[in-house]
Amino acid sequence: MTTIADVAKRAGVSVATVSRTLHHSAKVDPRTRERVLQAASELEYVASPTATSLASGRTRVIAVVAPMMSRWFFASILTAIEQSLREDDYHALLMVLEDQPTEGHSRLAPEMFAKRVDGIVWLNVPLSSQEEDLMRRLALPMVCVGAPIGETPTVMIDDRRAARAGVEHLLALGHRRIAFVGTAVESIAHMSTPAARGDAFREALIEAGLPVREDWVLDTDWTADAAAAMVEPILRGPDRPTAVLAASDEMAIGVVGAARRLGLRIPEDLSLVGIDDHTFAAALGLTTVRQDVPAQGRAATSLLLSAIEQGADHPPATRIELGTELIVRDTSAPPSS
Amino acid sequence: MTTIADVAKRAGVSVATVSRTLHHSAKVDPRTRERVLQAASELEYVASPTATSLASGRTRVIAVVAPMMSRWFFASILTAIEQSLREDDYHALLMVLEDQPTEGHSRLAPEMFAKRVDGIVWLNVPLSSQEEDLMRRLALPMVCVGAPIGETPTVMIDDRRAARAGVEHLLALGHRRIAFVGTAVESIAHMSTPAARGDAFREALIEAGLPVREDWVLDTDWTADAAAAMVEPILRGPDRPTAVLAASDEMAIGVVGAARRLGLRIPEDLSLVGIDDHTFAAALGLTTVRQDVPAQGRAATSLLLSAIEQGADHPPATRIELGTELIVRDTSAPPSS
DNA sequence: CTGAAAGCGCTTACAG
DNA sequence: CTGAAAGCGCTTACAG
Repeated sequence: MTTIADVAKRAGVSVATVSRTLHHSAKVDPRTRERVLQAASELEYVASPTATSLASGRTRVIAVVAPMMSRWFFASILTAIEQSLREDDYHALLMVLEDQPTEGHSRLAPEMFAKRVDGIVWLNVPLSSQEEDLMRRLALPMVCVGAPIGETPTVMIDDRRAARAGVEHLLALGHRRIAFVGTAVESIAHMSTPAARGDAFREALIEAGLPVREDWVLDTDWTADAAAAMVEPILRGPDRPTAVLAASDEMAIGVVGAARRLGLRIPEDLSLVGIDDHTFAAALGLTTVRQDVPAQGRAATSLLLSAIEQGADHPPATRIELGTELIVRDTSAPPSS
Repeated sequence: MTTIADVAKRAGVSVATVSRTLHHSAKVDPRTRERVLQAASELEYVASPTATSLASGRTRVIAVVAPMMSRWFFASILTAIEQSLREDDYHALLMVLEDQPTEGHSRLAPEMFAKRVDGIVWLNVPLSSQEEDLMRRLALPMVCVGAPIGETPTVMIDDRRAARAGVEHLLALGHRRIAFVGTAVESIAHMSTPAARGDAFREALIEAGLPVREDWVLDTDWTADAAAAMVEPILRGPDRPTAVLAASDEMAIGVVGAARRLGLRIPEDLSLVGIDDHTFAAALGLTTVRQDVPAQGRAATSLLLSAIEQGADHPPATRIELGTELIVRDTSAPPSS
């Protein structure tokens, strides 16, 4: 393994000079510089990140904490975050926390983060109160995506507006019997997104002078399977909604499946609107409320990196909200009279 | 930041003793041990991974290289890999290489891996020849998943058998006019999976005494959108296939979309079989050939970690092939006469 | 502009 | 069983 000393020897300079020319470009004689660069490239020298970290106190590694990867949102944003980190010469250390948070024991340990990463991107993973304590004691720069934790700076969409855009589209088409799939089941009740979207749904109905049938506001764990299972019963029989707003496109796909099994045609018998603009949305012709996930990823990393590089004194923006956009495709239409 | 010296002082021992009791448990007097543990816990001591790495020469970090996260297979396997690494006290450094490989310039740089990770899990990312060179010179323990690179140990399914299972199911149902979606478009031509599945498709038809219509073997980039776009033309008009085998469930979902637009009912007018058992497959009632992705992830990490821990002398298994299983749901049925 | 040296926080022979 | 010391490969004041 070639080290900085090898380069120094070959270039006939001290290791300090090698270090300087390879970094700060601080005042190095052009000819010395040339020799060092030459030697480094001949030896195919790569500095040890580990030694650099120990000496500098910076790891240039960011932890990205996600609750799962199997959901489109998380996979997409992880991609965006990893790429924008790498552009800035940082690396992404991934941690997937699939278990649910429970009071009384922590899925988190200080060793996962302490002295290992310079900062954390937190992707909508709900925390128990003791886990929140632990994270606070770590005192690492952190940014949340999707939902805030305490006072932590957060990048997110306006969940209420997104949901309202969906309902209002259905109302405008003339629907009066609308169901909502996607308030939270017990296990994910800590997450704010389901509640925000559900509340907005109810509000929009009330403002339109319509009753809110709570039996048409369906709790799920936000998977396609669960959405299908929950929605099927209320889609049976004549007293059924003419439209469904799903809080995510993945759940909307579950509704597509349920409708198919029941022989309901979309949009003739049932209108359907999702939220996300999932990769499959276009192929399936799904009307949806689009969110720009890569933009959220980029915003999160730039927020975090500037907090890291400027030190904790510059208080970073506390909240960045990105817009959403209704995309009308084939799954929404006026109710058949 | 509390260091090993702080712990040593508080416990009244040397740092060497602290190090020993915290690791090898090698011969430490029980009472000394107790004092050290006590001191460490009182101080909430966490060893610096960076210093440990520098001193030990091991980082306990594994690079996971993926071509994209937006595909179900990659998101699923990444989850499995990250979790099994963490169980063994390793960490996953993620790198997403979305660009296509091109001769003449490398997306890879030695700094991404050298002295930074102890090994690499390579997820079906095609390499240009110079990139392959670079990886070889790095001489890091490596394992491939999904498709092999040169002689690198690989965990994968038998792609030919998986595809055959799909075709043979359709043949058994009585189909004679079967199309295949999922040979490779130019940009992913380096990947072996599309070719293997396509070849197996052709073989199965030939063995059944059927002609292979090459205009029904469709190149795509393996997205739902592309599959939909490619399949639509051949689904139009009376001279159309009665069944489609898609090389992935994601492409099968694209076919569902295309069929919907054309007013074709599944399975009455068109049978459809995918490969994967994607999260959405059950909700959509998709008949598919299931692969166990978490098992592949676990196999890959255990292969890699044992190569790392036993040193390069023990040549690891060169290939692990996991089985697949046909799952019949609602999208496949005998052709309507 | 450059070098000698201390220091980052560990691990690991080497003595005892 | 335990300690003193060297060493891992860098960075960064401090002199010059």
